[in-house]
Amino acid sequence: MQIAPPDFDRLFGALSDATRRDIVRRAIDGGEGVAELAGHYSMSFAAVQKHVAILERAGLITKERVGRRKVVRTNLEALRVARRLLDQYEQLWRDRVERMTTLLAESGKETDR
Amino acid sequence: MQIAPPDFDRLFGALSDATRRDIVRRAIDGGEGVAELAGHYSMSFAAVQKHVAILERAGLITKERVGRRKVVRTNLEALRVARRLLDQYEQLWRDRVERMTTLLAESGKETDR
DNA sequence: GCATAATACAACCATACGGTTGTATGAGGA
DNA sequence: TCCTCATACAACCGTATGGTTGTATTATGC
Repeated sequence: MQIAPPDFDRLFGALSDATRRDIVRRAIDGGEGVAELAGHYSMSFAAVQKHVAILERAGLITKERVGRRKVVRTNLEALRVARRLLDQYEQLWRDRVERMTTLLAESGKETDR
Repeated sequence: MQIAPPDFDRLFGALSDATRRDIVRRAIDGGEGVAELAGHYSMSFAAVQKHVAILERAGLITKERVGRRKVVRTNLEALRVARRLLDQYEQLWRDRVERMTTLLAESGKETDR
């Protein structure tokens, strides 16, 4: 079986809402069910449920049945996947700076002739 | 004057589209104007222009007039702002692991009594 | 100075998103 | 058992988003 490639649209899309980022932060410690999470926000339970579903589809959280609740827990690996993409961009930036530095050094040699 | 706090909604929202992420990647090297960028995609010039505008509002790119074109360049700092937030989440995760480890050690001591 | 290349903006359309209320499902506890 | 707490799902509404075409602005190159 193939592992699914990361869906960056869903990943960053899920992170583009303040409520969802707050849920991600809270769910790092885990232990709270959907209803408990909903208690922190001034919106309906169903709205929070939708946010949780979006985070789940993006792979950013998982739900685990505990008693009659479903405990929400952040998935560290998804956060890392997002971070790695940003790291790649920064690496491209460094590569570019290096190439420019090399070019400058080369042209320096030329002027030495 | 205060510097504006990062708008993570706009930041991650801008990154949630594949075309925009590709523009960010291409604009790291810079040198291309909006029209040149548009040439890479199978959508209208105006659509690409809108994507560029969204990236600009999010602070992810800047435009600089060069000749009769406006050259698009990625803003490294905005990428770092996004990455730092993800880093913070990972740090919270490590803090939690550490707290749990400490707790386990404490309870270990208790069982020693 | 003028034609035009490059960008910007406006209006419009279809669909997605964030929110609501209401109803259905489903597992636990008394 | 069966009541009920916790979650899930459906339908709906207003607005934002991603795309289109068309028109306006603007600075530069000739």
